[in-house]
Amino acid sequence: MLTSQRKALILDRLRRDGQVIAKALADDLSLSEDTIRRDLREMAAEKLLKRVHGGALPLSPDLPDFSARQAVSSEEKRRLGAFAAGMIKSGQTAFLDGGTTNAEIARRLPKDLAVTIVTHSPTITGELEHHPVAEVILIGGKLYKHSMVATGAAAMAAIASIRADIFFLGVTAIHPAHGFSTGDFEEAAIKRHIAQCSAETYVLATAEKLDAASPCQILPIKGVSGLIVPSDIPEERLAPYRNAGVPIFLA
Amino acid sequence: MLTSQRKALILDRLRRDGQVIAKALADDLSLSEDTIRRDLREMAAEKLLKRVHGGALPLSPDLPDFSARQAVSSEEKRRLGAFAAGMIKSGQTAFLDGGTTNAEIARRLPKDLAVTIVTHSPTITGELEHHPVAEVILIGGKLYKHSMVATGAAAMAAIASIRADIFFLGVTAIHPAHGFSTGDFEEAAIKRHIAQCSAETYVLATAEKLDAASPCQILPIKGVSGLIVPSDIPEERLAPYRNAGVPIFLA
DNA sequence: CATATTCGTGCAAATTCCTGCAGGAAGCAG
DNA sequence: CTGCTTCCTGCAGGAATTTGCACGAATATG
Repeated sequence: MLTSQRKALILDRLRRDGQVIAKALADDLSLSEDTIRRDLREMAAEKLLKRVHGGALPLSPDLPDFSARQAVSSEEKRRLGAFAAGMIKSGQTAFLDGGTTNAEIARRLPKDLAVTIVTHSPTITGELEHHPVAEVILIGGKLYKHSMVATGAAAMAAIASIRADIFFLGVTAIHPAHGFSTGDFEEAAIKRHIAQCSAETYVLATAEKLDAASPCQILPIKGVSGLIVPSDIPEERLAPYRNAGVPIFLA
Repeated sequence: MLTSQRKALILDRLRRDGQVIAKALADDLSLSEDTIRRDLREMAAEKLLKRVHGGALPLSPDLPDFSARQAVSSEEKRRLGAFAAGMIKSGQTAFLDGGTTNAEIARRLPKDLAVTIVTHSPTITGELEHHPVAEVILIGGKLYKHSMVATGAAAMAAIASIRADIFFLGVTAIHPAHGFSTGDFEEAAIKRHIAQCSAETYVLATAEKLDAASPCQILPIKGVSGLIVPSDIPEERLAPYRNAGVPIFLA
């Protein structure tokens, strides 16, 4: 990765998140923290950002409350996203479902990872616009505006021509008995189809989705390869899922 | 391989990938890095690209800064967008090409207009996310990151199944003799294909696009149904286009 | 105050860049 | 055909840049 690209990326992330953390940046870019710190120092000298202990902040904090809220509110999802991104190996093909949690995977995708990302969500493609090496395949179809994903026969056909190594499924509810579910029948069918076309399927779930059910089941609990949850969920809430036979990963 | 071919290829790859790495280029073309570097040096002198340590970048990398892009679009593009949006009748199917000007059409689309919007640009779909009644069809395919549109065989096939009443074509340059052109061969082919699948094709053009030419022609001047330009362009600049036989609309 | 990060600097290794030069191919005049 | 010029290409080697590591200083946290 080129130095100037790296600096542009830092600025980009600064605008988006309202902050950058040196260590996280080094992890994502697979570089030493020293290099990142050097960049931050130089950019601070160019008046492009403000250097602070641990990272950097935008020079003119536009809407400081907004960026602060952004920074704290999605901490849980960010951890899930980073964990999931780490599961994707170089050269693989990953299918990303729509939703804010999966958008976080796209954001946390290491910038030097040469992978193929398939998605039926235009929102996800936006997150990958500035990824230096990832190839992005967009599945087309009739757009469901509510969740901003392509659906319908055209989408089903396009998905059938894809064979993904790993699929990150987005759901609205998870229940030990009722499995993974969502609110729309058509969407559930699409998601099920994607899972069938993928070697492995994983679900990212924040705490509030557990022990809930939505009208349309996508898959039973045992129908996925694993469930990824925040590490601070108490073990007793996870027990029913472990008993149902799904591997659980703590992020 | 001829030097000029090589340089054209470098520009092409720059447009496609948003970056060029000297070493990788030398490997791919089986040439010494010195030769590549010499090319890059010369092209930088010709203001065709920006030289950076390790390779080169496009001269004006797409400004991810939303406010900056918004500022560029400004008054002129808004007028064009509103005029074009007014040409779409209730019940019709309109195909919107990518680009900031066409995004303006999507933004200006009357909220009570029940139409079907087809596009291969995920950016455009984002503009339509909150439209109450418009049905949105997304064309999928391999994503070209620099212009954020779906391309390739899958996109071509999906387009072939669509029959649009009106197509708003985005171009980078317009010339009386060389017609409508853009910088990428693949993109030009896609745009031409969409035009063939549409009953009418219109081009929105701000002043700076007139009397310029890019490498790849999409259509000749007479190949479109009309050209929509800002009303403050002097008549003498429009005369060559009128003579070429294309109807002109002032917005 | 103690501990753990984070920071800055010096330094060495690796990579990339530039300059000058030589060999070879293409074009051209004699 | 020969000799000349011109252009392109690769190579050598020295300069410049970048990167990671080590170690002591500075800063945050409890």
